[in-house]
Amino acid sequence: MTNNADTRYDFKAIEKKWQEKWLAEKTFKVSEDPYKKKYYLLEMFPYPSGRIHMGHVRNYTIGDVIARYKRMKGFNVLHPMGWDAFGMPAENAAIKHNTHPASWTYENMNYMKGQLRKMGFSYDWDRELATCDPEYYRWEQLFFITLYKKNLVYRKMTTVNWCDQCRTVLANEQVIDGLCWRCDTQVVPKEMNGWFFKITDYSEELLKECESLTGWPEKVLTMQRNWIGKSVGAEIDFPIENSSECLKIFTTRPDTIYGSTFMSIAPEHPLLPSLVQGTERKEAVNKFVKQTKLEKQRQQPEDEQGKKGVFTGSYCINPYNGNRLPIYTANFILMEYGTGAVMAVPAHDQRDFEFAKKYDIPIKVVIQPEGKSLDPATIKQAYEDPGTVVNSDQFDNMASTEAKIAITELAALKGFGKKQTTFRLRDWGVSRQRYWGAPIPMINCPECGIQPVPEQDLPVTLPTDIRFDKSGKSPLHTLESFYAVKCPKCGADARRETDTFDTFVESSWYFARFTCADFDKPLNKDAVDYWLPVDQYIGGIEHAILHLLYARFFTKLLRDMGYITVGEPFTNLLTQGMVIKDGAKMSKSKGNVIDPNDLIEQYGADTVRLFSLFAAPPERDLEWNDKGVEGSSRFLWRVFRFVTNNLEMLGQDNKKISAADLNVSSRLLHRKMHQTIRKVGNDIEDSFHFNTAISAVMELVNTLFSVTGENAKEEVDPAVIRGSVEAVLLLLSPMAPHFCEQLWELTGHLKPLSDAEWPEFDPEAAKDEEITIVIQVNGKVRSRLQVEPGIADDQLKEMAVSDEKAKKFINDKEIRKIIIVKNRLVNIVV
RNA sequence: GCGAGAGUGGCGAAAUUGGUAGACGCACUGGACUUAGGAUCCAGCCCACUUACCUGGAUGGGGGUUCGAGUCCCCCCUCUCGCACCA
Repeated sequence: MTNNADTRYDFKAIEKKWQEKWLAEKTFKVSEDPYKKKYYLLEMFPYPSGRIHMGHVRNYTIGDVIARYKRMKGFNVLHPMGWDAFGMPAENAAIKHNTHPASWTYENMNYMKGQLRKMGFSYDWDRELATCDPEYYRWEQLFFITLYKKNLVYRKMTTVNWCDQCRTVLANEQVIDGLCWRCDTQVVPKEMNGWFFKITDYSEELLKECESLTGWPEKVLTMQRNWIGKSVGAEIDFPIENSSECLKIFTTRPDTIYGSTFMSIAPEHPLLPSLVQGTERKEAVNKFVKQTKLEKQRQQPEDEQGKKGVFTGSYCINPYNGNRLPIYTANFILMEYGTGAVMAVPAHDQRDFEFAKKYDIPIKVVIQPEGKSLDPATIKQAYEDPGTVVNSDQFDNMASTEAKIAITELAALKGFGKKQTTFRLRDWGVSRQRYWGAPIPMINCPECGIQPVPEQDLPVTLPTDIRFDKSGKSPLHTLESFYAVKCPKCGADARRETDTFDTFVESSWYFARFTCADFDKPLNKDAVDYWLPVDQYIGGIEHAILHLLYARFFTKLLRDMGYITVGEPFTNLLTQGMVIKDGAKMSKSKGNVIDPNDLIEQYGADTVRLFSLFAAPPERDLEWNDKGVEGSSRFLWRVFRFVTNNLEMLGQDNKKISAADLNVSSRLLHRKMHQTIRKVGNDIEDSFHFNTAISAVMELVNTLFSVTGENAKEEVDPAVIRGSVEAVLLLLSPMAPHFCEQLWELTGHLKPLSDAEWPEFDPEAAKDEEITIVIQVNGKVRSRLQVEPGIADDQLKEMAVSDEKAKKFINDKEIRKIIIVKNRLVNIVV
């Protein structure tokens, strides 16, 4: 093999050349075109942490292939990129390196943008946005105020996870085994005022519309459904003995209400102090409450904790049968769910069963399973399934499913209860005591209370003249020029809200903002209606709940504020797997990190793209393999050499190919080409399985080499070779765009590949001339036949039974049956 | 514990959805060309008995349905992810 300059695949020069051309010509810039079918492709935008990692490379490569493929298929493709630019790491870096979060963030964005360009991703960079830009977050502030006026945003005091070292609230995800994820400080609960989005107003819709998200992975939908957690049941009032108060309980099992033998309430239940007031139980209960609180803080594994409780000394009355039920407070009752009070039915709830056994509380069976009779004295566990109602007055002998309804109806009729639906979903707390975020546009006036910032005063810009002290406390809290304002209503001295938004607020609507070029309004209706919803969204599974749920919620808010028309943001969702190395997720601490820069330097972006697509289907984890990359590199080199060594032939004009006039080798290659076009198209279209698409192209290349190589049987028609090379370049172009553009140009094409159409296959030309039919005897493969497709069954049967190898296995046994599967096999049953 | 997904060569993975198990690639082995090769080309490559053919055996394990099972059904094992006292 020669080593002259023509055959050298100089990926550095090639990639630079095309990237500059795409940038200069704005090749991937788009605008609304009513005459073209739109396709909005979006990958989850990155946090500008410093440099891109292999996860980004994989995510964005997958997206770019789809974007480029859809363009070739004639779609008007929107493929934007931006920066999820607010967040804590910027603040930490600023403190550590004595810089400003803004300069740290913008430097990172700038560097990472260069990296993305080096990968050759086909973004419309004119639409780039950074969420830390006031031109972005000002609209979010406007939404917030609008929603405040619509009563979808409110402020309340709650318990939050607080890290004293970092001086901030932590999200639940940032608390690992009760410790802060960054500094391992014990996280403490703290009562704080915070702002909330009323996502619970949309619980029902968010749940119901999971049904319509047929383009989402079932796994993600299941997680969202569980997170929303709808339970249908009843709310029943149990009057408290010697009191005018009632204990309100929520249950999904009203059919078991006659079986309740005690009552359990959460240690934080507001009625608890009055229940123990004046009883001798007061001290014991207080002690228990205090202890439980401590244990909860430590977030001990539950099995170590066990189910515990104490009697309060008070009783309540079951409104159905007048039974007197002792009220306990127990550590497993959650104040946040339902009403914080639970009627305990030990016979039919495992937790209540364990509790009753432990504290020697009676057990009463009210549901009998089919054909059995449970004895409360001997049962070893609660019976939680449906059955027949017993010991329940007029409801006896009802099916438990019917009794549920009947018992609830009675409560409604008598006025001590009603049907009730409960959700697990909590309202979304968005206040963060941090600096590097979008300011919450609110003012607290000592006279008038909470006042939204007037719209004409927006944006509330995050001040940049700040200094961090060692404590890590947000400088906004002490920055007088920021917080000291006049009340917009009365003009009195007032205090500006110094908390900032959770960064998930920014990422909840960026996909809508990408559709709009204007900067003077939040969203341009025409543009947004043209582009939304996102046709294909791609990102990691780790956002299955948080980001994806918030984005769905925000879409509904934007719709209800009249900015957009659609109710769901993402029609199709692809959750790509992780990139792992040596069996573990890449991480600095494990020392198994691969830097994309090194790979691009060594192999070029096209090889990196190709391998990350080839090694595994997108939804699965990808095991990074240094040797495997070389295989992908080798493949590109081989194609490059073939093309550059045969430029003369490949540069000639196409003549019309007529399959009938071709010799055997030419026909073979021609057929393989059409089969490959069909397969690659199907693999991309059906499932984004680029790994099998690439292997199909490799097969075509192998065929090309074998029919044109030194041992080739006959001359292959140059037009067929040229056609095959064109097909290889077209099919590979979404995956290895620079490489293909270069060879496309070298082979005499005047228009670039970025303007080319996806090739069509000819079904006639793709048809096999000869197929292999397997002959089985009793289901075992015994022989193979080469026949024409569509051969008659009778003829095939004849050939099969007279086949020498098959005969050996038939012997003189009786043939009982012959099964023929068209174009596939013959099975002789003897 | 509950829910979801997965288990196929030395490795990453394919398998027209019930019809030739292991495409494609990596690694490995031999050969060619070479001053050299970690470049390139050719050949081999699931396991067992084999010079070879033939023939058995193989898709986590066990059963079943079927002419035929990696694929469908039942039981069990292992791994990954998610939720974790949700009344």
